[in-house]
Amino acid sequence: MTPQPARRNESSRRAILTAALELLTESGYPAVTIEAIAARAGVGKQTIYRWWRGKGAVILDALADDLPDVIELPDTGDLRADLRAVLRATVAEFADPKLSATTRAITIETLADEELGNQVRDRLLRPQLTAVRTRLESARAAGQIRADAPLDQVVELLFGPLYHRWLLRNGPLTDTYADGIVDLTLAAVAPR
Amino acid sequence: MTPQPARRNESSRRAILTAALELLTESGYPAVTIEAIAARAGVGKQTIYRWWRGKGAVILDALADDLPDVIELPDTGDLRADLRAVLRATVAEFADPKLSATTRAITIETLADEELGNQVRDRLLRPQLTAVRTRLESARAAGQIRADAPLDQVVELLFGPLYHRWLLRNGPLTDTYADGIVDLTLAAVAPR
Amino acid sequence: MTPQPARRNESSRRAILTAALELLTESGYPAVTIEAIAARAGVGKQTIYRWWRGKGAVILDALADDLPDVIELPDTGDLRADLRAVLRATVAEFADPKLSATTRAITIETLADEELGNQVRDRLLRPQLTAVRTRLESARAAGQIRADAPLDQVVELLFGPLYHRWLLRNGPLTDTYADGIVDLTLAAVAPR
Amino acid sequence: MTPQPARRNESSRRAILTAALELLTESGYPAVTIEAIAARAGVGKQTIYRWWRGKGAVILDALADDLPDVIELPDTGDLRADLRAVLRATVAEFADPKLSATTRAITIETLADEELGNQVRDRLLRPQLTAVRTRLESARAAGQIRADAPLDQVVELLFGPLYHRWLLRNGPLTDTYADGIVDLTLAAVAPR
DNA sequence: CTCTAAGCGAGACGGTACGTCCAGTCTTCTT
DNA sequence: AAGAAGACTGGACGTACCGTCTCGCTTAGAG
Repeated sequence: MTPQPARRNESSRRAILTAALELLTESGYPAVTIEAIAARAGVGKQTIYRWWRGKGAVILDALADDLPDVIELPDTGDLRADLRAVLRATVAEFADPKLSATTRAITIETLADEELGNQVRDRLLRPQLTAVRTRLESARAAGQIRADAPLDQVVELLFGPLYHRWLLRNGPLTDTYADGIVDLTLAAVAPR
Repeated sequence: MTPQPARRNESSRRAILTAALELLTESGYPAVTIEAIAARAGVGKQTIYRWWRGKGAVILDALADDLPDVIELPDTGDLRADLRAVLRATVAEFADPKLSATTRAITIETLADEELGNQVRDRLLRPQLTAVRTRLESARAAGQIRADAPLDQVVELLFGPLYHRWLLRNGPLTDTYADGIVDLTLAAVAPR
Repeated sequence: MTPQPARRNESSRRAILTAALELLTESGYPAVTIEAIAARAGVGKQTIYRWWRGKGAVILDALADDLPDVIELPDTGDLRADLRAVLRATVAEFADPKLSATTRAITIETLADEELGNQVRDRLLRPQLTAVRTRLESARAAGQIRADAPLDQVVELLFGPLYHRWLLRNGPLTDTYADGIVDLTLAAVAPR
Repeated sequence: MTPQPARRNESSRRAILTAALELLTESGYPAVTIEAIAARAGVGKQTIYRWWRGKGAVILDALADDLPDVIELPDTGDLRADLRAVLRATVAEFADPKLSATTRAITIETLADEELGNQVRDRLLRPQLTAVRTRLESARAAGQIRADAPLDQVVELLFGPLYHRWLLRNGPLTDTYADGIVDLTLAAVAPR
């Protein structure tokens, strides 16, 4: 009944994930159908349905597959520089058409499927957010930010505006903008 | 060829918008199809395609239809209290299942259709953001915030975290959280 | 809900029936799938399912479509000659690869679907059987066969062996064979 | 490459044949799939494909398995009575839902696969037909039927109408009908 | 009396067709 | 002319089986 992972064909799995990403970046979200993935991967549709709940899950796996397990943020001692680096990298991701397309796709799927949304959050985003939080903790320990700063909220203060601007196309997403957000955030948590 | 708005049947228009919203809140996003809208509204499909580009546009119109043209923010003189009121209202929207469902739906459509995204931003969200910006300007004039604060970014500092948390289901969306964001933001732009 | 025949597209209907027969004779029974019919006819699958219960019904209609409404048997006065002509024609049908293929196909469908079987019997075969019965009645009136001959059984005595031999591939189906069956049958009902 | 019959697992063979028949009588022809047979028999699909060409061959074997090797017709000296007994038995088979279901199934397979058809004819039907022919020969020797009667055709004159009526659902299949066919046939071959 | 090659249960695999659902277009008849 | 109704082509959906293929396990007979 339930498939046995031991028997799973690894090359089919890779082909499916690759096909999904290629379709997404080459032809756009509407072209990403289970049928198209199966055809491009040279795989039966059933093989997809056997291992994934739907195309959202496939895309998630495709993204998660080439992601490092642990994200380590640089800690140069210069908090402002480190955060700028992180946010500029995020801005770059949003600016890259391919990465932006995948993000858009996974966000659509996320919105339509709560369970998938939770997995996306936990497997794709949480590591990044946690890494930033860790960096903030070390800064707090170094007295560079207020001792009572609510670090989770601070993390969202950093990323929230970027996502907001990306989601709403509410202005250009540039390094300057990223720097500005870092500056505002650091001002918000500067030691008294 | 191009339809003549003068001949448009107002009651059909209303029925379509109502049907779209009802389907959305009663049966969820996947149930909102052009066919279902037409059937529930007692309308031919062509009547929908004649006046809208697709279901995204219908949903947008449905939402825009019961929105005030101009949003006026309270200006009690107490900036913190005014902003808290705004953000708490936003949190309440996200918490309400019906409103959240429509927001989710329009966001999906937005992500899949850039042109629609721009209209959503301009017609649904910009007024709100502009109103907050206006309030911030009056606060700046009153010397309650730094003269050089980049107000657009500040607005996004306020709303970004809320959207981020909603989008990512990254924690509870409560009044306390809204208040915390307001406090952080005000700290970021406090006069030196 | 139920489709309105008045709106039916006649050219699609014809294209579907033609495609079904062509596929059958060109590529054989296993090639006759709803998908193949739709593709060859340049028609959506739904259009087939809207008007027919399945491929059996399509094939039946295809066959029935180019069938005369009433079958008139020659009545030369020479019963033996007339019956030989009918049975030789039937043998010829079974010998013709195309006609045999369609007969085989409709028989398969018939066996798998009782309701369809009844329609095949009533629309395709009964007219033929009735015509032969009518000819027998005139022969009886002319005193050429026994007055108490059970005509329905006599009809089956004529056709049964042919179908039997075709179904079971139990020997060659030739004019000689047809003639032999006629002779035996006439001997069975010869006036005393 | 070619399987070695010596190593064949007899209990699997029996389980497969039994499963096929049970599925046929319990759930009808469409339920008889290789997968279903394998599942019910507790057997791998490969084991079926190793020993049979397809489900038609399985059903044939299932039927042939509980059939006597040689069929001996009673020869009471009373030809009419003996033939009536045979045809009444055949009618009874067609009337029995289970037997009729298997006959229907094997007929479908037969129509779709010529090679199988030949085997069905030779292994299932020929013995029966031959037995009747033998009985007719003894009757001919006894002078009960015409010396020049074409016995093969006479056999088909007996069985053909029954099969015809069964295949076409062209009237009730009763003992009376069987008797009528016997009478007609005997009249056809009565000594002059 | 072991070893080895076969048969075996299980079930994943690449495919094909199924019958359903919607999209977006087209047609007909009504208001 | 716009609208209600709905048939049309097209295409993706998720499911069911096909026939082939591997995977370990069991088992019989050749060494």
